[in-house]
This record gives sequence, C-alpha cells and structure tokens, in this order.
Amino acid sequence: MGERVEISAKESIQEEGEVMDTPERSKNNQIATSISKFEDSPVFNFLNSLSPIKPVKPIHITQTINPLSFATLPSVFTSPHVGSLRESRFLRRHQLSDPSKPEFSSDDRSTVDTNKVNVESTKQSDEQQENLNQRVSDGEVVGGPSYDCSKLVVESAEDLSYDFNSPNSGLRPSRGLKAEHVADYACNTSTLVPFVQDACQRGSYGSEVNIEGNMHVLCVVGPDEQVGEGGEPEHLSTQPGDGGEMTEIADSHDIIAGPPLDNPAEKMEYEHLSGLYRGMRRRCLVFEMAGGRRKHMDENSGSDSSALLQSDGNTSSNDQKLLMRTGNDSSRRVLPGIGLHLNALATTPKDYKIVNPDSSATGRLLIGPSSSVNFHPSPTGQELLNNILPVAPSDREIDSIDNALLPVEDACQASGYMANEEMNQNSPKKKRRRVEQAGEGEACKRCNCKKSKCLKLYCECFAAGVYCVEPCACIDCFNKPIHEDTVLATRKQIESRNPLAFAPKVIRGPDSLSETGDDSSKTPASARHKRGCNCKKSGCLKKYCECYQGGVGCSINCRCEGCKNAFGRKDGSGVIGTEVEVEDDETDMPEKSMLDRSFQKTATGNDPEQNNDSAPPATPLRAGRQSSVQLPFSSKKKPPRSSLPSTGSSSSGFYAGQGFGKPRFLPPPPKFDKHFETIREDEMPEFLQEGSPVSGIKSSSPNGKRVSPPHGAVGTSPGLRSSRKLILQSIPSFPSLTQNQ
DNA sequence: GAGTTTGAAACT
DNA sequence: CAGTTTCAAACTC
Repeated sequence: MGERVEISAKESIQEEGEVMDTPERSKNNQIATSISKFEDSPVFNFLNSLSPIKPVKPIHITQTINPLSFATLPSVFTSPHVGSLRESRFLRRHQLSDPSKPEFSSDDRSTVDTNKVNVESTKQSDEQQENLNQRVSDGEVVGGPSYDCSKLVVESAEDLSYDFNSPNSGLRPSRGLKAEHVADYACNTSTLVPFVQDACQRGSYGSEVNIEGNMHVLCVVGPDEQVGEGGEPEHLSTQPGDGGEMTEIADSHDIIAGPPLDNPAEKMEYEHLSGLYRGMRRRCLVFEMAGGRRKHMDENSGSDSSALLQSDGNTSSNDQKLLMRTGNDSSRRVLPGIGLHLNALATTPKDYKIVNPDSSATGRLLIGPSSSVNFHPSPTGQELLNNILPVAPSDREIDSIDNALLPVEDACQASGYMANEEMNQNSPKKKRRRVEQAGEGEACKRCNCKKSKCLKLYCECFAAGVYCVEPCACIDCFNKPIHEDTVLATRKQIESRNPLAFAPKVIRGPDSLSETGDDSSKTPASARHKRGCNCKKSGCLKKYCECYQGGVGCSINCRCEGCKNAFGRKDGSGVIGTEVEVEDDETDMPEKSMLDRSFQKTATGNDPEQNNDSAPPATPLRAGRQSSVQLPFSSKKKPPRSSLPSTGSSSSGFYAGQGFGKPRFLPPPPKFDKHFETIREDEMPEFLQEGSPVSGIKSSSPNGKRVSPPHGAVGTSPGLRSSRKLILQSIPSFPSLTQNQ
C-alpha cells in the first residue's frame, strides 16, 4: 500500500498541475501520502462502506470546487457576531430564542452542505491540496471547504503540521469529512469525543482525533442540526459565513454540523444524535453525555470507534488515551481575546475525568486541563492519566448517579450529565434540576434576579460577563443580547466605578509559593480574594463568604469577624496544608465536614503536588476527587456555581501563556476564577507592579473597613512570604468594555 | 417551595 | 468615606 500510496500522491501532484515542485512539494507529498494511506486503511474502507458518499480515488480529477467552499471563510472574521463579541467582550451565551440571530439560516447551510457533499464526493483536487497546504502553512486548519469556523478554531501550525505529517494521523484534508473543524482543544475535545466515537461508529461522519499532548479533535458531525429545533441550539448548528456564531459554537458545544446525509437512515441517526445534544447547554461539556453514550460505544467497543481512534495514529504513546478536558477550559473554546468573564472562569475547578478508561481500545481519557491554576509543570498526559484514572469513576457510575453529586465537580460535566439526562427523561423535576446544574458552570451561570434586571453585579450572570439564558429565572432581564447596548452601557458604568468590578474576585496564587516553605503556600491558601470578605456571622464558613465560596482563605484584606475559614483564616491559621481546626461541629455544615475531612487528609499528607505520581495532590478539591468524596461545595442543591469551567475565562486568553494541559488541581472554589498566576516581580507588568503585596496591605483600611479594590495587582497578605506576587493576570485579557470602544 | 439569613453591591 | 438600603444567593425549614 505504501508504494501505491506514494504513487498516488505523486500522481496527484503531477497530474494536477505541477504546482508542487517547490519546497512545498515534500509537504504536499506527505499530506497526500497520509491521506492516501488513510483512504486505504480498513477504517476508511469501513467508513466508505457505511457512507452513502462514494469516495473517488485520487485520480485525474479536475475538480471544481464550489466557490462556496471557500468563499465564506473570510466571513468568519467579519461576522457581526465576532464584532459584537469583540465589542462587547461580553460573553454571549446560547440564546435559545433570540430572534436576533439570523446567522443560522438553515437554508444557507443546506446550500453549502450540498455543495460540500459534491466536493467531498470526489478526491480533493490540486486546488484543494494547495489550499490545504496554504492554510496549513498558515497555521490554519484545513477544514471542510465551507466551514468558516475552521479559521476560528485554529490550532497552531505546529499542531497541524504534526497532524498532517503523521502517517496515521486522522487529519486529512476534507476528504470524507463533511467539514473539519479544529475545535479548540479543551472543551471541544471533550465535547467532541463522544461525537467522534459516534461518528466513527456511524462511519459516515468523519471524525478525527489527534492527540498530541494537547488534544485536537476534528470531528465532523453529520448533517444539519436543525436550527431552532427543539428550542435550542442554534449554536449547535454550523452556518457558513457566520464567524461570530462559529465562535460561539466553538465556544459552546463545539459541535460541528456537517452536511446533510443523503441516506435517510443515516440522517435519522444523525438527527437522533444531534438531538441528544440539543438539550445541552452551551459551553457545557458533554462529558456525561460521553459517558452515557459510551455505553453504547462500549457495547460496540472494539469496533469502529476504537479502531478509528486508534487509526489516529498520533494517539500513540501516551496518547493512546484521549485526553479530554471537561469543561474547564471552556476558555479554550473561546477564541483568544474573546472574553469570557473572568469570574465565570473562575470557579472552574479543573476537573479531570476519565471518560472511558476501559471502554475503548485506546482507553480514552478525558481530561480537563487547564485551568487557571497551574500546578506542576505539566506532567505528561500519561502521567495525568495515571493520576486521574484511579480516581475517576466509571462512566457507568456516573451514569448511575442521578441525584448524587457528580464525582467531579465540573459544571460542564454536570451539564453534560444533564444533557444526558435530558436525553433519557423529560420529567419537569429532572429538568429543573438539570437546569440548575447546567447553570453551574462559569459559562452556565444562571441567576434569579428579580429587581436588578440583571444589570447589576448582584446578578451572577452579569457579574460573570455572560448573558442570561434560559435556565435563568430572572425577571425583567436586560442581560440579553437584544439589550446589548444597555448591558454594555451598564457594564461600562460599573467599570468606571470600579475597574475590577468584573475581574475575578479571587486571586489564586501558584503553588510555587511552597518553595518558601510556608505551609500555607502549599495550598490554595495562596489564593486570596482580591478584596477580602466582610463576614460577620457566617464565620467565613459558608458560601456567603466570598472567600470561602471562592475556595480561598481569608487574608489580611478581610474584615471578617470570627473567621473560621477552612481554607485559611485571616489570622493565618487553619490554612490548608496545616492542621485545620474544626471548631464547629461538622454537622453544622455537611459541606464543611467534607471540607474538613479533606483538609485533614491534606494535613496528614505531604505536599500534594509532591506526591502525586500515583495520586493527585491532596488539596481539598483534589482529595475529594480522589476519594470520590463530595467536594466541599457539593451539596444536594446547586453545585458550586462556578465550578464551571471557568472556562470561559480560560478561554479568554487567560491561558494564552499557559501550556495547554497543565492541569490544575485546585480546591473547589466554585465561584471564582482561578485564573491567576503568580509572576515574578520582574515579570510583572509595570502597571501592575504598583500592586505589590505592599499595596495589598495598604489597601486594607486600618480600621478594617472595606477599601477600594486594589487596582492592577492584588496583593496578597504579607503572610504569604514570597518573592512572587499574585497578579490578576486576567486583567490584561479581560474584556473591558472600555476597551476598543 | 417558602421564608430567613447573610453579606456584597449599590446608594445616600 | 461611613452608614444605610437593596439585592440575590445561600441557607433553613
């Protein structure tokens, strides 16, 4: 086959125009070779056998590419939505019934899809290859001809190159794929995996998973996702020419709709599949879903899906496992610069979850990386897997969990779970619960405002920089796209009053502080609420306390009274990593008891990060996960609202400088962002240098009164002995309304 | 699910 | 800037 492939590739090149006789040639050859190999692979054959679309061998094809295939690409960047996003920097959540979204015109898509099918039904031509090469060289993903989004979800050129050059890489130019979208790793990945699997099973959908430390999933999901159908997901559908929405799509489910299937049976299947996702909330990973669906896959395991996955070649080594992120990184789903509110991101505890430890031959693992908090310099994916696997509940377990807390407090997961539930049941009650959980994530916030019109910081959605969505029970809500102007104006006003009003409330320090030897530095205690709390009665042991809620200890900035914050008291005691005094009866607060247990566990343990070769660090969060114990914030009620993926923020470029896959294991701070990182003073932007710890100290009013939030950098308490400073790293990338306007 | 508590946000 | 009011989440029953 190799020889033939080689020949084919050459033929293609030569016959199609001799345009390759350049340095590009080798590259093209490689690509062509990869493609050819793939086409000749059993998997491909299998796919072909299932697909109504008959592949055409790479021969003398004077293919005419429908203009639509490429013409729309640029639109991605000109989409009104994109502009809107940029302008508002306000996260647009899925708008279930917002009529202001003309973008999703199924008609257009249909047209495109049709064309696409035509294109795909033939071997890609020179033109395509050229285009492909061109785009690849540009660091652009080669996507299906008509998908604008391909540009939005661009991976690095390196990644692409890797993909293409990899012999077994599933990545290939349009062939057989309805479209190829490089979804941004994270959430996309997690979201897509199920699809990939399904797609693989169906054989008619192209799907590709490339794992390379980072996970790239190219998934082509079949036919149209009906817009507006089921009352939901316009964002699930892909619409050529709508870059903005694509952004959203990527941002949300990352589900890429492919062209319509000609085969009715397949179409039905597809519809079924897509229907499953219709109920999913935007930006919520379909983690559970994956699990749920996995059951099916398990049953069919070993067959196609696994085969296909394996065929991805790149997934070798540590990558035999797909690392999937649970929504934490929704951030990743968002194009850099497109802001998600930090707070939204904040809570996102990073969650790693094994989606399918044993179901597939490859042992797919979904990991939620990222996150804002870094912990150790990137363990390899394998390591992560190893660490995670033992803890992760099986899918079945997850599936069986209904009211029980999800083992992993990932809003996204929850969402996914919800979605899964949705698929299986429609009881109002369930739905309600689902909604609640769905709202958890950063991206999935939901509010219940009655008087603020969701235009004040009281509103979690607003505060998080996201629009209110269906799950919200708000009244007179103005926090909707249709009131964008109002929202922006209000936001601006609030920011004028307090520039950091929309900034994450919790400044999370790095574990690096541990180098100081300070026990407290080994824990989330290194993180602090930027302004501190002012609790009087809760003892900082309830979520009324923003510090506690954020999973951080109280600091000198707090004006709290009788602080008993389990994450660290104002006076420095009770910090995680040190013995935590459990003064209150544990029965007082279920959450607390859990938390305390976790803490105690931690206390007895060693440095979490130091010992986690085989086990995750024993931070409360981590410990909780490890033992499948409820997280401190897990409650029968709403899961930590922010445990979501804070993704958002992460996506908002927060992690721009962070390596993907850097897992963060943090406490559960459900509500706030952890997108903070410490940077050395010398690395600190000048404008932030003012806000050194000293400034932080100064920010504390002598009389203990609340002071204006420190601007720029948020100082940590002096107690945090470190040469490093906690910086609100998100600031630069935070979508300030005052910018670019 | 309604009512209460709490503390942040907003207002004066 | 301090005090007060408003607000909505968290919590309790």
